[in-house]
Amino acid sequence: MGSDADFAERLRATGLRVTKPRLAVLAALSELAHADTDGIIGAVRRELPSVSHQAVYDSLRTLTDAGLVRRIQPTGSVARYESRVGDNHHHVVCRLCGEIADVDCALGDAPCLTASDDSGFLIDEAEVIYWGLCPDCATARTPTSTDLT
Amino acid sequence: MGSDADFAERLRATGLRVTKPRLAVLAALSELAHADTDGIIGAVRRELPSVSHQAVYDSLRTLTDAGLVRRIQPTGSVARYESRVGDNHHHVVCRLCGEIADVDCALGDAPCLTASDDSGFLIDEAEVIYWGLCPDCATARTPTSTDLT
DNA sequence: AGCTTGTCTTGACTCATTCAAGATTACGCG
DNA sequence: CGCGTAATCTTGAATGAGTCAAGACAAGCT
Repeated sequence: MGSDADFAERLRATGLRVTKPRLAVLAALSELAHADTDGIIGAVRRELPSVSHQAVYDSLRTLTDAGLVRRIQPTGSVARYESRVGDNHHHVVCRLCGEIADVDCALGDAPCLTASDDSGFLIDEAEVIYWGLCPDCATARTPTSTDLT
Repeated sequence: MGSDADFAERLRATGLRVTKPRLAVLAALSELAHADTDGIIGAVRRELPSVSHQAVYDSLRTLTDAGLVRRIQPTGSVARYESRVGDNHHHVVCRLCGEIADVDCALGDAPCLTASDDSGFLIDEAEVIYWGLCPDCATARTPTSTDLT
């Protein structure tokens, strides 16, 4: 799911310098989906024990600006990052445990991009966050579907 | 657009105590759309100069939990609140100035609530944020539509 | 009016994220 | 292959939204 050479190539293609922190961040993101900065720092330090948190923050910012990673930040959560970009996909967030999963858009390529009334805005992206309960939390809450009051 | 008596009624109907900070917060929100906490504190203190910021935070949390106000938090922004609730509407956010406007959903009552693959989640809400440029920023950037390269 | 419980004040604190200054490193060039 | 320069990283401090906690206060029931 991505080698270092692969990541290096992606960086060069975007005109970015190839540095160890950036490679490690890309590697971390290819393993961890929707990781927060802290988790990314942890993963990165497994390879490069001495990276500064600042380098990770910088890398994430740079990679995000370059479009190589995507930042998402559901209400009430810290920033999270994912390396799946370019396709138009959305997220489901569990209200209880915060678990996040990917969701392909139901409407094809550019879903919902047509707001009924755009107030004069030039819209270029529609970001959708679905809220609900993940399978585990849903089960924990209503063990059987029979105890609904 | 809402008197104190009106707000008090809404609070009682939800089983909440009627307090000055809460009334002031509701009043502030009926004037300011999509205000952040700081703006709300400012507005509230115009009526009640001595409210603590904590009271405002508490009120906002309580009112949000009760469903009387809605919290939104676009990536990169602090928490913002609005009193328009119950209808299913979304937001456009300007990438440059952060301006937010309301958008009615294009798809009727429960838009996009059907994800193509819900990963087993029990989805109960779809939150949509449109990203783009507000009229002002769009104009500032491409004064005439003729200088497109 | 008095009681009880929820709410507010005050003030300290957390923690994600940013800022700043100087040391290092990537990489184009000779 | 080694240099120079600008970008990047390290270190360490600062910012700021939001939270926590203890005690004072007040809303609403009786």
